[in-house]
Amino acid sequence: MRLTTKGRYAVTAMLDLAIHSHCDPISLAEISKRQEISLSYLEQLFSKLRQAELVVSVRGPGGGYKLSRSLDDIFVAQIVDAVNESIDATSCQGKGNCQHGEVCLTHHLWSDLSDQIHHFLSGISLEKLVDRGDVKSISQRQNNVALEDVDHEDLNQSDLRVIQTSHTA
Amino acid sequence: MRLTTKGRYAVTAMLDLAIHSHCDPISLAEISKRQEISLSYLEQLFSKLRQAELVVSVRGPGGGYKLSRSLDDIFVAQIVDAVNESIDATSCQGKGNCQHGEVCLTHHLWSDLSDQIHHFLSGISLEKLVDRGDVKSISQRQNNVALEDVDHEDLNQSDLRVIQTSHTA
DNA sequence: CCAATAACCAAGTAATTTAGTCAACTATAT
DNA sequence: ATATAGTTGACTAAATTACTTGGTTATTGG
Repeated sequence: MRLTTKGRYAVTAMLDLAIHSHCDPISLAEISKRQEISLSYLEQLFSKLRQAELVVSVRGPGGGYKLSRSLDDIFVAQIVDAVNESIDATSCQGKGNCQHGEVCLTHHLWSDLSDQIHHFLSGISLEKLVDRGDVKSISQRQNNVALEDVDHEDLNQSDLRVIQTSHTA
Repeated sequence: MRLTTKGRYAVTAMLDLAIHSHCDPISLAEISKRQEISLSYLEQLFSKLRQAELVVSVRGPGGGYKLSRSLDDIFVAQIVDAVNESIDATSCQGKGNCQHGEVCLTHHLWSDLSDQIHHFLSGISLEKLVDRGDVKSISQRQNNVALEDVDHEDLNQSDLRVIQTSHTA
C-alpha cells in the first residue's frame, strides 16, 4: 500500500492548481513556492499527471499547467493513481497469486480495504475540495505568506505582478 | 501512510493464530512454516503484539503464543496499529502542524481518509475473518501443503503429531 | 539435573523506495 | 535573440523494510 508524501504532494499541487487556475496556466515555480514542494520533484510528478491526462502543459514564457477538464471531473483517486502505481493494499497488486500462485490467507481482507479506500477517494472531486471552508482559509494564509516571501527576495516588478495576479484573479 | 508487508504479516500471523489456537499455545515456527514468514521477523512482530497485549507468550518446550482475549475482541486495526506506528495518512501524524506549525492544504482530506480506513479496519474482528468461507478454504489448503512439506523433511514422529493435532483439533 | 525447546533481545545488513538534485534539451512568447 | 518554462534522464542521500545473525533467558520432559 503506497500512500506517502508522493501522492500527498500530487493532490496538494493539483488542488493548488485548481484554486489558482482560471484562464492562465500556472507555473510549477508558483506551486513550488506556495506549497513548499521542490520544483524538480514537482516536474517529475507533473510528468506523470500529464501522461494521465489530468493536466495540459503550455510551454514557453507565461506557460505552465492547466487542468485538463472541469473541477468536478477530476477525483483524488485519479491523482493518486497517476503518481503512485496504485492505492492497492494487497501484496500481489490484486492478482491473487500471493502464495505460490494462489491467494494468501488475508488476500480478500486487503482487497476489500483497497476497494474502500478507492471508493472514498473516488468520491472526492477537486471541486468538493475547493469548496471546503478549511481549504479556502488555508489557501488565503498561503497567499499572504507567499507575498511576504516576495518582499524578502530581490525580484523585479514583473515577477511580483505575476504572483499577485494569480492570487487575486 | 504505512500499510506494507509488515502490517499484512502481522494480521496474517494473528489470523493463523486465531485459526489454530484452541488451548495449547502455537509456536512461531509453526506460523512461520504455514504462512511462509521468516521466523526472526515474526519474533520482532510478536514482540510488539505482546507489548500491545494482543497475545500472551508461554516460554519453554511446548510453549508459543496465545491470543490474549476472545476472537470477537481483537480487531485488525489494533493489530496494524501494534506493528506499524499508525495507519495515519497525514504527513504530520494528525498533529496538524504540516506547514510551519499550521495545517497544510490537504490536511483535512488525509485526516478524513485516515478515519475511514481506521473505521473500516476497526470493524473487522478476528472472529469475522475466521468465519469467512474463503479464509477457511485457504487455511485448509495451507494445512495440506504444510503436511506435504513435513513428508519431505527428516522429522521425528513427535514433530508430525504436533503439527497434525494443531490442524485437526 | 540437564538438555532441548522456544520465547526474548540487540545489532547489523541488503534491497527498495522516497524525495530530491543536477544537467541538459526543447518549445514559445516578447 | 533571449529569457522562460516545460521535458527528460541520470544520479544520490536518506529512510524504511524485511530480513539475518548471534546470542540470552525461562521452562519442561526425561
